[in-house]
Amino acid sequence: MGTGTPATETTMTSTRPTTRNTWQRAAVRDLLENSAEFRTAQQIHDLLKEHGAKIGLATVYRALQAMSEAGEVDVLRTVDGEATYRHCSSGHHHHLVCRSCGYSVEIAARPVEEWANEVAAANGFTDVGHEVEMFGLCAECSKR
Amino acid sequence: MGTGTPATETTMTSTRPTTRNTWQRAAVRDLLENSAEFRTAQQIHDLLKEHGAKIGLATVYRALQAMSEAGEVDVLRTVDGEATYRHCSSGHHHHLVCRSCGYSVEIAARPVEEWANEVAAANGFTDVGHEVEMFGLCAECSKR
DNA sequence: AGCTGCATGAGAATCATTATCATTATGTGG
DNA sequence: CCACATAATGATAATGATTCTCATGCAGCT
Repeated sequence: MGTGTPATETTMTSTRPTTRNTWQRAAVRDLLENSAEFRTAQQIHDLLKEHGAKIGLATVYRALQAMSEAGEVDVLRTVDGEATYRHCSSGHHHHLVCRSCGYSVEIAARPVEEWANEVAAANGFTDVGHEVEMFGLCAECSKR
Repeated sequence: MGTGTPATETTMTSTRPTTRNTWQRAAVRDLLENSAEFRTAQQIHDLLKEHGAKIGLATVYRALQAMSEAGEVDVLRTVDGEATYRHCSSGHHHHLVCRSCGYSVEIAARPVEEWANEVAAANGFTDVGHEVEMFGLCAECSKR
């Protein structure tokens, strides 16, 4: 089909996001924005279906992938390598995650940023980035 | 020899390693001790076979699993979730890894440890641990 | 040397994630 | 408001890493 590419190829902004707003992506985004916990793609899929949404698993993966690339969500790996996602504020930050209930808090780490740069420089490394995640028991879970 | 433990009395709740010294595990250990880079289980398997060792992939996985549990190796996840292993000094530490050549350096992070504890306490978390990994370009790779 | 049971190896089985591809529907221009 | 180009969706197959199965082998101990 669509044989000849229409010469109507005007000077349209090529850098257009080319990303469409579907209710599926909105659903994933909404769900994440209402949770302070990291969830796996499959958990998100299940939750959405419980909510009555008829959405495909592959779509959830694609939405999450897009959102993470856009910096809208944070991705963390569980000990066994599963990816978990959480809505996040824009900008650089880290997390303090409860390993019991999954509750998490975003934390700024100004001191760490500086320390990281120093260490990197001291070792001759350049273009350095870092990952810092903390795991423990939140106040609630600590009581039990 | 006999630690005076009754031969027949298998009641000893001993936390004996019950781990046998096979040449396969030694091979994996040797290979890791001679590399300052993180490698995936399959890479290790390939390298061993190149060296003429006739070892099974499952065995490599088991050896790495045992070694990581014993704290003899560090485990890191690549961006796409693959586990990579590297020989490490005992004790708590972190890494500065070159994302180009894979070269890595162990780094102590006393300042970070303290900071981590403070943040954890400030948020009511207990039993806190943390992960800190830094990625960048080593001096060599920076030149290019 | 003889035993016992953990370790090994080859391949099947899992499981999360990605790719395929026909179909649907979004954003746009007419 | 309608038509169109095409990104997005969804059901499913495919991929790939890691784990499990189980018959056989070897390490450690007597």
